[in-house]
Amino acid sequence: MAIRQRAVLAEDKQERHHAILDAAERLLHRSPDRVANVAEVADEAGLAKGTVYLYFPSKEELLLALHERHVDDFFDALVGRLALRAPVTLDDMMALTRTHFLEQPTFLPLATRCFGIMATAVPPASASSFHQRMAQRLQEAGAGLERHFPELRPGHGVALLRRSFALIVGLWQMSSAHASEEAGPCGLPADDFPAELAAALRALWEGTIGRPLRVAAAAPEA
Amino acid sequence: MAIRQRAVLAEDKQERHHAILDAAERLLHRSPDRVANVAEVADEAGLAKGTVYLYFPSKEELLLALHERHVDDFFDALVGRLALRAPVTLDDMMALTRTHFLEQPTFLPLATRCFGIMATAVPPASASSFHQRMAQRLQEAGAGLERHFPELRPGHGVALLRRSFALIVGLWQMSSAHASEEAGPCGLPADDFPAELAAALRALWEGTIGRPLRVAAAAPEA
Amino acid sequence: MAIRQRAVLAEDKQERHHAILDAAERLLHRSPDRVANVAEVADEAGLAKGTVYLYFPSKEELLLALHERHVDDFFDALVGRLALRAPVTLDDMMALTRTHFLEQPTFLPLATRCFGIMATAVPPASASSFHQRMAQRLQEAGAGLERHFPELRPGHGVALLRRSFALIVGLWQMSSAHASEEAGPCGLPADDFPAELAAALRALWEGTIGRPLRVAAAAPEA
Amino acid sequence: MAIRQRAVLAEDKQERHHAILDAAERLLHRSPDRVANVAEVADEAGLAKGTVYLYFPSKEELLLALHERHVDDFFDALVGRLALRAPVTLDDMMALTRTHFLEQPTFLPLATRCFGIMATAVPPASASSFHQRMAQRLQEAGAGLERHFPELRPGHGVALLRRSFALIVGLWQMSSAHASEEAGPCGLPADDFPAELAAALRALWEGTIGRPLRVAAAAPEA
DNA sequence: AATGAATGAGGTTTCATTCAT
DNA sequence: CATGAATGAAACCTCATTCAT
Repeated sequence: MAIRQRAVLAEDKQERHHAILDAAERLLHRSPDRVANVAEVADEAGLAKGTVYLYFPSKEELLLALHERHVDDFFDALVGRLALRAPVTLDDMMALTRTHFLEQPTFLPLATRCFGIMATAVPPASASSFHQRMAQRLQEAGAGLERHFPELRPGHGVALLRRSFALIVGLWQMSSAHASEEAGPCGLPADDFPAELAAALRALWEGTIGRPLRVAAAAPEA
Repeated sequence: MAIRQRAVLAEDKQERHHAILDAAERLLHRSPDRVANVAEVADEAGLAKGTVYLYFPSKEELLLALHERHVDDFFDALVGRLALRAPVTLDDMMALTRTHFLEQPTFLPLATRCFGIMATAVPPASASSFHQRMAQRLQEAGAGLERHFPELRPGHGVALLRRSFALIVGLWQMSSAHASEEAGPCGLPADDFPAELAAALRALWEGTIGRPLRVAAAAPEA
Repeated sequence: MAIRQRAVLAEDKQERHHAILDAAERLLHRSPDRVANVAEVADEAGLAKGTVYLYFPSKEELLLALHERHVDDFFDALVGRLALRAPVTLDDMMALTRTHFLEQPTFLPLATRCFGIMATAVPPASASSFHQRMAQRLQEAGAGLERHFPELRPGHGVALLRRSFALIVGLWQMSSAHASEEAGPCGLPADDFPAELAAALRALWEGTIGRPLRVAAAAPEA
Repeated sequence: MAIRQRAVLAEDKQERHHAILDAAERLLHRSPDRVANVAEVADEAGLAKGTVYLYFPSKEELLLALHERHVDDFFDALVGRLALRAPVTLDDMMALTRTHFLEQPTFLPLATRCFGIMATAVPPASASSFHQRMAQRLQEAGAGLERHFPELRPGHGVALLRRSFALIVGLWQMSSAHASEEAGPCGLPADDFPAELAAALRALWEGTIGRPLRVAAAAPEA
């Protein structure tokens, strides 16, 4: 009911691919704790339901692709930052975390959803190739991290990133589980999730690297 | 197709309550990445579908009750251990983790599922009371932890437990996401999840407590 | 959970019969467009669900019994009035109508419901005996009516009552169908149902009796 | 198990719309005191259950649409007759009544059912728009009636139609309530419902219009 | 390539009634 | 007589996916 233009060139196809993901993103953004159905995604993209299936083999793979785009964005930024000469601080990491996880209200809900998907709803081949790509990016970033933190022995950069991600996801889930309540008195201050996350990450990083890491405000050091 | 034995006394009812949860547990155990429907649970419990609704107001609340039982078991063990005079080591914690999280293959799948439930499918009142109970147990355990680790300032015991749980859940999700694959090449050695988990928890704890913690094997101490 | 006293004497049983009907009446009164389920009725009566079935063979027969009580009350009043020497006016009839149909918010909803029941949900024997009793009362009242209105030929008293009842029920259903709307613009002034009913009944009666009937206020006439 | 023919054009869709209503009509015809479930309707229409929901938002709205079709047919005939120059007699009205209410054994059961629906099971918006359409048709017919019966003051045409409909519905319900019995001894001769209806309507009309109306058989008269 | 009509499996919940206690 | 636990048939609606056009 909208585009009604055929994507003949490979380029056009890529573009339509993106358009569908964009639509899904917008819907997720609009209501993060609901998963839109295919009809809504198609509608939002200005396409027909069937068309979505020309570009994605299933709804789950669509979600996975969107998730991958999120992760890619994050890795792009992370690797970009690690490539700079300026020493990386924990605060740099926190800033990246904030930008890509907290301020993107779609990242964590989708990631959570995707964790549940992979095991069952996605054909092993797809899951595997997704993981391979992720592993590659993780390696790259992990290596970069090791360059900035000499205390990290080989392989520990990757591990640290992995654990950080796990911690972020886990804490988010615990806090989001009762975001609807006013007070969230169950020990997890839902309203102060960012602060809690920062503290938790700091502990993890200091415990991994083995020494205190400079605090943001105290940056000037001396 | 039934037990045909009536739960008349309150005691019997408790028992049947348990029996239904047991049935759900068995089904979850049998296929951890699938959520059984109420008919299956009833069948497994040797009851009629309607009977399940006599004991639980909805499917989601049933799942939540099962999750709470898991968590309660864990807290019982944790608090029990913390009540002993013998100093708690990280290895004690790891042992508990192993017993309750890793060797109970239903804990983490269900926990993951429950995080997604609370926000939408459970009436706020139920969610709230659940959280309150959890918070209480968490407080108790957190306080116990602080007695064993004097470095932990007030409130940090709770925080450490929370972060540990988040880390466990997060790592599990990342590793389970490709448990079906043979190799799990995405950077998270699925097959060696326990070791990875131990290392991650150690880092988190050392970073939080601020000093190295004795290793299991190195027990001789001096 | 309440009465817990056995009805041994026939008298007691009658009483309990009444108690159940009273409970149903109260519930219907409380929410006239809902039909309570048996559990609610039992609860309201302070009895157990099973006990209700000792007194009524089915839910539908319970409703029918309640309806019959309503109708009986009406006939009692009607026959009582017709037995007086003072000439019956249309206004007398309207007063009875008001008292028993309009001011008893349970009469018409239940009557409507019962019309739908008889054909299917009630065993023919029950339906038949109910109808016989109703017919008898109707005859009695019809005869009384004929005494007051000599224009009514034999049998026309009954017919007039029947038609009146039909008109009342029909109009009520049409007006109640959109009682929820503010304005009810569909030609049936929902808010002025009593006035509409009075006018309709007057027309029916005058058409049946064949002459204008005195109006309330203008009663003295001369 | 399907028609497997797609309704692509708007015209086709209208047709399928009709086909579903037809199927519901047939089922209602077959057993007028039962309300078919959606699966049956779909089956009867040669469609899948889901397809029905493509054309009607809910079961209740489907029933309402069917009812509206009945009413529309009646109004079409009525307005058509009123538009003719030839004076309308009560017998004309009775003929219409017979054709549309009595000989259509689905009209009255469905109407009865719909009265109960509107208040609760249909979204207010739908109910409201339905009523508006009905009101419009009623106005039109009422005005036509007033042209034929000069005794009817403005607004009384609508009122007469409304009361007639109420009387028809009410009498039908009272007589149908024991249609299953052989004799129907409760004062309402079920077997002679048409005659009773005719007499009742005559009374209502004469009482409303204020003068005797010619009788069918006596037509020659002069 | 694009469409969107059609499918139909799948799941939750209600509640009248029975019957063991 | 009284209880209320257990039953299980109904019924609704959603939505991922297919495929005729």
